[in-house]
Amino acid sequence: MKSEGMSDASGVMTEEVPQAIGKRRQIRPRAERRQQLIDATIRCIAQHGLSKVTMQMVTSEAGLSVGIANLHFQSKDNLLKETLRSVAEEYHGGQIEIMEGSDMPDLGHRLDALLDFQLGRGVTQRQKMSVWFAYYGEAGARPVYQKIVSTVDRLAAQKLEALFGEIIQEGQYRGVEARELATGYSALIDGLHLGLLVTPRELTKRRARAVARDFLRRAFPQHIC
Amino acid sequence: MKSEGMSDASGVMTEEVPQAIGKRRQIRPRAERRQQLIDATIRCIAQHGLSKVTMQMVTSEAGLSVGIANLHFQSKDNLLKETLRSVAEEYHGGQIEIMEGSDMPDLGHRLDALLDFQLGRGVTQRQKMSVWFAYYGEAGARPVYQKIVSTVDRLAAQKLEALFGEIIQEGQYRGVEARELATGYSALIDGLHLGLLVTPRELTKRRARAVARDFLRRAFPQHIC
DNA sequence: ACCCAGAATGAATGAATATTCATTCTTTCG
DNA sequence: CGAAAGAATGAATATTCATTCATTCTGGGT
Repeated sequence: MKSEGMSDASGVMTEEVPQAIGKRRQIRPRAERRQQLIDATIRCIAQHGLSKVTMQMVTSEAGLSVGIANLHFQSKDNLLKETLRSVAEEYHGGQIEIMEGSDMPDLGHRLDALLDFQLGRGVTQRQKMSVWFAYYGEAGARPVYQKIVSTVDRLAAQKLEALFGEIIQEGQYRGVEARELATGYSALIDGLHLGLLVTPRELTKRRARAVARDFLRRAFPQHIC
Repeated sequence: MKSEGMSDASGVMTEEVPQAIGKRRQIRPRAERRQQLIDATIRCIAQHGLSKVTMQMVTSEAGLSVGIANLHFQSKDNLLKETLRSVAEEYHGGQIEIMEGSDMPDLGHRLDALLDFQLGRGVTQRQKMSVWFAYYGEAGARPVYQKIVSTVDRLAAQKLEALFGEIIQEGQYRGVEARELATGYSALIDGLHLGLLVTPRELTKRRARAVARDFLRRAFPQHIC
């Protein structure tokens, strides 16, 4: 369909030097281009949905040529995989840093900081949440995604359990179990993110925070509020 | 556009009677075919992921010919939309029926039944959960999906709030608010579904139930367990 | 100043895929 | 029974898209 009579084709009218407006070709190190493409991918997923993302879309969003994504990521599948890994590591990395937080000795404050991070500006941008759930949606059918998420998730879950354990000990709380509470709290946060994404009309960030704080207060009354 | 050069085309080699093995063409009413196609779509989404579903895939999963989906749903987009609507209505319909449950006068039992439904066999099949989250993932970028989910969600949320309100009154619980609790409980259930889907190794159904029950017990100690 | 490794480009390609529609088949109703 | 209504089929079409690769360009090294 395309091949038949191209003959001379292009050639003609190549004038109009292609340096439109400061568009000189730039050469940058591999790592930088990779990050640039991952960022563009995130924006595209948020705006169009994972199932509608194309290579054209991503590369032009990044202000680069079509071929470059394959140059640095070999395939679309791989670009998507690396994008998920990047988002997952950013989110869980942030959480873990706070939970380990040797700089914040007061356990109640550490809990507060965690909640702020999980329901604060950085994470609850529609962009990030969209990407997050786009991948969750495909995870059921794609073991690769499941593995990436499981790996970071497990570590964060362990840290959370440890933190809850310390708090329980410090507060001498009775009838609560760190593991159970940690699972519940994580699920609650995920569910709130979902609500913020899908029904923003019904659930504001303010209310989401209040709900999460309520959960913690009920579990650790001496440490929260 | 299509009319141009049809000339003889087809005709030739129509032998090999197409009745392979009891495959006689069946004519069924519109509604039945629609449901059949929606069911096939659900299975395809669960198995391959929303972004990989094709019309070929869906129609052959349904054991029908390619053209039929467009015949009954006009377009792929519409088929996917109707599939979401069907799943959403099934889930929320089930919930609402239980919550209204005039046949179950004891409020504690009604709560139990709700939890059983939400984390029980029917709903937590990977199939159903996959579909659920596949759509959530796209919802950020597709207002149509958001609207469908919001609509059914809002009704369920109201009923849940009303049920919690009754329970609070009956139990004379202090320092709890129906609205806040309802939001938290819904989010918790969503988050648990997510955990069951994405990290089945870490979270079993049994534990998910225990966690949800724990939440309810902490809020309504006289009504649960 | 010149070279060249390798970064970047984008036209071309081929594989997928949604959609159309002429034709075939089934059922119903007079 | 015969014919009409309309359900179902699937080959053909047109489009979209990932990927390739010949070519162009850049900047550091000599």
